[in-house]
Amino acid sequence: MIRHQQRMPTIATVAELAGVSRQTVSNVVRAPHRVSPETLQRVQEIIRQVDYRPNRSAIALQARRSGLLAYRCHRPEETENLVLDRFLHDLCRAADEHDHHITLVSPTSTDQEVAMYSELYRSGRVDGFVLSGTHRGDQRLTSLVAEAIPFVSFGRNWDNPQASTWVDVDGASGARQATEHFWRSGHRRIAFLGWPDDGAIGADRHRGYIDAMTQYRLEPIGAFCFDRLDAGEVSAAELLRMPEPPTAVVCVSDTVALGCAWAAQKLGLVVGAELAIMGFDDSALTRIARPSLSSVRQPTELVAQALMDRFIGLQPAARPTQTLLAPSLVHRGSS
Amino acid sequence: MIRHQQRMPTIATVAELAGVSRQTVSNVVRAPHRVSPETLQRVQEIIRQVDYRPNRSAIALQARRSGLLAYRCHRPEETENLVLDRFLHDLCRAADEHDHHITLVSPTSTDQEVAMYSELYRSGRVDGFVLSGTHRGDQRLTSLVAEAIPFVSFGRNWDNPQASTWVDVDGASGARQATEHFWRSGHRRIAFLGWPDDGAIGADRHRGYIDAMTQYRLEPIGAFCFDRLDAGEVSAAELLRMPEPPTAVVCVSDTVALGCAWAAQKLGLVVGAELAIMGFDDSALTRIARPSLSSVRQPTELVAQALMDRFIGLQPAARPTQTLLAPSLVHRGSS
DNA sequence: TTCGTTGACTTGAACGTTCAAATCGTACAC
DNA sequence: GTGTACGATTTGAACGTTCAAGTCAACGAA
Repeated sequence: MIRHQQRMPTIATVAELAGVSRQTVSNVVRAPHRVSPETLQRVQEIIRQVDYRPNRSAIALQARRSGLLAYRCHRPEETENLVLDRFLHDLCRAADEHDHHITLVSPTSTDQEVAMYSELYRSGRVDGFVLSGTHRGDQRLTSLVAEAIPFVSFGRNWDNPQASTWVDVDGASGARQATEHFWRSGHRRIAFLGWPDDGAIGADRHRGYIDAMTQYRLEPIGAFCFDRLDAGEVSAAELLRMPEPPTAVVCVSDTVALGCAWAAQKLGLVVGAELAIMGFDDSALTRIARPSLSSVRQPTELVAQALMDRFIGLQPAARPTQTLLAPSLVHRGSS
Repeated sequence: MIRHQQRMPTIATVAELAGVSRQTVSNVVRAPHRVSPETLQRVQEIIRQVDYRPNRSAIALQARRSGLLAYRCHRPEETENLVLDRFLHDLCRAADEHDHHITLVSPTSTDQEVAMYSELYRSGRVDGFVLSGTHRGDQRLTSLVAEAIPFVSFGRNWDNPQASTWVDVDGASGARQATEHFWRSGHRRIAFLGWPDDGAIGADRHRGYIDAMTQYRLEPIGAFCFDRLDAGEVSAAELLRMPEPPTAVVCVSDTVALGCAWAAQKLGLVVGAELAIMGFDDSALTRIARPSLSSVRQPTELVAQALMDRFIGLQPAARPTQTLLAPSLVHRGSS
């Protein structure tokens, strides 16, 4: 337990070896223009020789900034984490580019969650938080705003959009694009397989579908179920057994889309040729289906980059910013 | 960018309010037994009032220990991460219990990886590393050992087991248990669907199967393919088209197991009743199959806890420790 | 000459903690 | 009464960095 890091060269080591002061070494690293060319070169050579790296804890202490953002580690059972896996990876990369790092936290309950965040922030362990999977009535958003703890979220602040800084993907646009694509491919009976109205993500995607159908003066056909394979299969079967069944289905998630594909196959329909299916999220599930599922892809990389930019730019006094990014279609066998 | 954490109460604030010295406040927090009961209570009351939290950066600086471990964030495309998702979550929890945190890194290449680790360690940003997915000829293990950078790995050090501290799951035991289970259920033609010999994980699991078959004086039946659904399906089809096809298949992964289930269904076999299948890893894939797949479950929670214990106990001079944990069978519809 | 300006560099203090040593009673044994 | 041992508390220094305010010499303008 009483294990100490091996003694590393410090700024003082370098200063002594180079025959200059600590501050000059600091300048060589952080503001080279302030140092004369000869000194610069000499000090840089020493730095290279002893392989000096500025100590992050010391910097953090002095700057009152740790360079760390916390992100909640999702339980693998949660279905939502299919997109979030990719997002987490992109977030790491984006953090890297700003010389920041992501640390994980895994609160056991929602009550505990905000308390844990407060503790992490107040102890200076992290500079703030990246939330994801926001929803209506999300306690985390209100609490963090109230405690003036810096954070950004992947997912809008549904209850009070202006109150916090977020980046989200325009689900309505995704569903609209999918519907338009089917329309242009000649489909005229296009259905939507969605979630029960949640006033949030599901409703948003549904709205995009409705908008497009209205524009094309087509009759909406819808079925709604929870985000599970079997539920998707059952609901899709209902749609497909209608007197005039749809020839294309826009799905609210890859999960229900895969369920839909199963239902079609059970009814003897050839997915892709006889029934077109569009999933949502472009998760790993798309490759499990056969044929592979077309899907609406969320630009998680852009989301992550935007979130990091926004976080770095956060000012206590400034007004929060909101950003909506457009998703894009990924075409595969099912459409 | 020039954003500073809000001014928090420090140990000096508390000391002044309580009319004691800094050190006494420190003792109240970290070694209450050294403080008289009256002082203890008085100081604790002040701490509560101003909601004081010791600053982690200052502690890290003074202790030369950050309380941070780095773990590599896997790309979601990598198939291995099916188990590792769960592992990461368990690792966070285990770290929490030791008052540590996990921070993520996402190196772009293997060369860069060790350089990045060295940088992170030398700058004091992290105390060490948790590796996973070790393999034969793993550069990371040799480099980190050579540079005396503290780390533990989920996955043995295949090239030089004694050289580093690791925790691994006994894959041979898992395959043996699966085979034994089938034998006791009355199966006598039991096949193994594995990976091409890698001299590591795949070979280990295969060995367990061979051991059990030898013990029961049964003839081994094997097919080998890469860890992809389609590859698994093709290889499984070969097995099932043999003159005397197996009635049970032990699979090296859930991925090939799912492929195997597809092959069986294509041949009109009822999975579970006519063909028993055992997957490996108990990943999310098991629930996508129908019937759901039985699988060998790796005790990732124990692995994570053991790794944290080992890491905390690491001593520069001490001999590395090795730990092998037994997996267990999770029975579902396919067996 | 004198004075201000500039560039290169140094110095002391601060960030918030803990360690190691010192202080000061107070109690106990002899 | 003296020595000593102990418990409670304080003090100064250190961890490794950066900030703010210096020093010092060289230069050019008046």
